[in-house]
Amino acid sequence: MTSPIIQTIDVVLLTIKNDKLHVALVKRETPPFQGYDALPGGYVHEQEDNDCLDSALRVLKTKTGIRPPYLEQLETFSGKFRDPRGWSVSVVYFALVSLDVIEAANNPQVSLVDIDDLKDLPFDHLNIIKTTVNRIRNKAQYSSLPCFLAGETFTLPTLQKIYEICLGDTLNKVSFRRKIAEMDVIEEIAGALSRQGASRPAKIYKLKPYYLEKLKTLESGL
Amino acid sequence: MTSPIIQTIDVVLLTIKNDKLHVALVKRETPPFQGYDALPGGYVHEQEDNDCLDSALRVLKTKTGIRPPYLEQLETFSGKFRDPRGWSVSVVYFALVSLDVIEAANNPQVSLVDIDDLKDLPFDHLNIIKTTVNRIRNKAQYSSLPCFLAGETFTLPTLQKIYEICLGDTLNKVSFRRKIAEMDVIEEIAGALSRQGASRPAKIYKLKPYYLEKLKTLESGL
DNA sequence: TTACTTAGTTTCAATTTGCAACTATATATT
DNA sequence: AATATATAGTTGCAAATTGAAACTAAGTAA
Repeated sequence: MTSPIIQTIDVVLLTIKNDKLHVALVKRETPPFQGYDALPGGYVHEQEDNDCLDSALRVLKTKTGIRPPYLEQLETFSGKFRDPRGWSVSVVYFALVSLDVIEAANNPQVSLVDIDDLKDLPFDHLNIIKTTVNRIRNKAQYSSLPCFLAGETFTLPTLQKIYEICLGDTLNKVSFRRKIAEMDVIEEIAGALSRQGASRPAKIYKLKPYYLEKLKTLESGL
Repeated sequence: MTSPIIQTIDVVLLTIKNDKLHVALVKRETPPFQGYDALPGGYVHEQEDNDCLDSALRVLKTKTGIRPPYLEQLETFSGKFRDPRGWSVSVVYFALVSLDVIEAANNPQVSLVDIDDLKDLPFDHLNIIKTTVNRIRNKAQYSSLPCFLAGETFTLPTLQKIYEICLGDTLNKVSFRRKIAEMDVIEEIAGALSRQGASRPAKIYKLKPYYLEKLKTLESGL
């Protein structure tokens, strides 16, 4: 009999820091790659978990202390060579949260790395992260996905900036607002204003409760 | 020690027959659900397969005799309850082929079922097929995916019909042709004409070799 | 040679998008 | 108190895209 296939899950947790996408890495406490930073991941626990989504939520909670409102399956990475222990299958999920969710968890094991500054990572984690960024860039074109990177409340200029960071390009202000209005996923918080510097304050919005953990897509995009 | 997780792959092979999407099912030769029609699937073979994509190609070849030019990972379905044998993970792929590829394989174990006539299926296969159809409907809006359902050569009216079947809606002839031209994935076969009934024959096209197994996407869609 | 049917193109109106300039509203400065 | 200035948000319009209808083209059948 051959050794069984290694069945794991990994989570790509992304946030925006200093106007750039960052990924959350955790220091590995066990071999292989002990001591190295890698994606939070772990084994499926047949007893505790009803499915791999459960596993992903459990592992993310355990390793980072975070319970993300939005978690989506990315893809499954498998093969003979991606894990030195042998033939492995990793079902990968990705989550988007605002920076303050990560800071609130305040876990010293967690480090945030700019996705453009990633060095070599254990396993195929670099490839997994790049696949995730591509997926996000793609979905940012026609969905409310980037909204999950905003905090509980936000202004339209802030949200536009978040979309621009995801897309890697600037957007037209009028078109952006038309599309966000068309998506109909946010609502104004009456009376609330942002009052930043010495300029006109922006209105403050929040996600409509229904869309706090759901995606909305557009017919045409952007 | 707990029983190991069951690691399988399944393939959703779709084609168009009588102007409707059909899925290829094969009769199961072993328990569970022996004798029932289900998606072609099987175990990952650690020795033969370098990754799950290999497993999918091998299983599809073994069970249907088909080697599809286009195969894409759909999603992974997992959990305690989807397989009566226990906690299982199935990495699911989908493939699109023209009807004559299936007919050429001529395998009596394979049956083609209209996706709107599906009865209850073993495991969560009904759900898997519905997820696939949604994915295809989605990708048909902005990519060359439906082209893989056409045979080696085809006319533009035929290709439009294929897109309409995928999308479940009619398309504007002029817009469709503009978009296909913009995608730049097909080329005319000089001089070849379709000559069907008593009417003007249509020009015949084929996929550009580069796109025989690759997807092309549009910025805006349709 | 005329009718018929489907292929493919042209034209133009309707819709959508994107830029630039405008107005609005706060703080900071004089 | 008046004015400057910075960013928020809106308006108007030109450019680009899309979609419907009408047209021309090219074959077979009568």
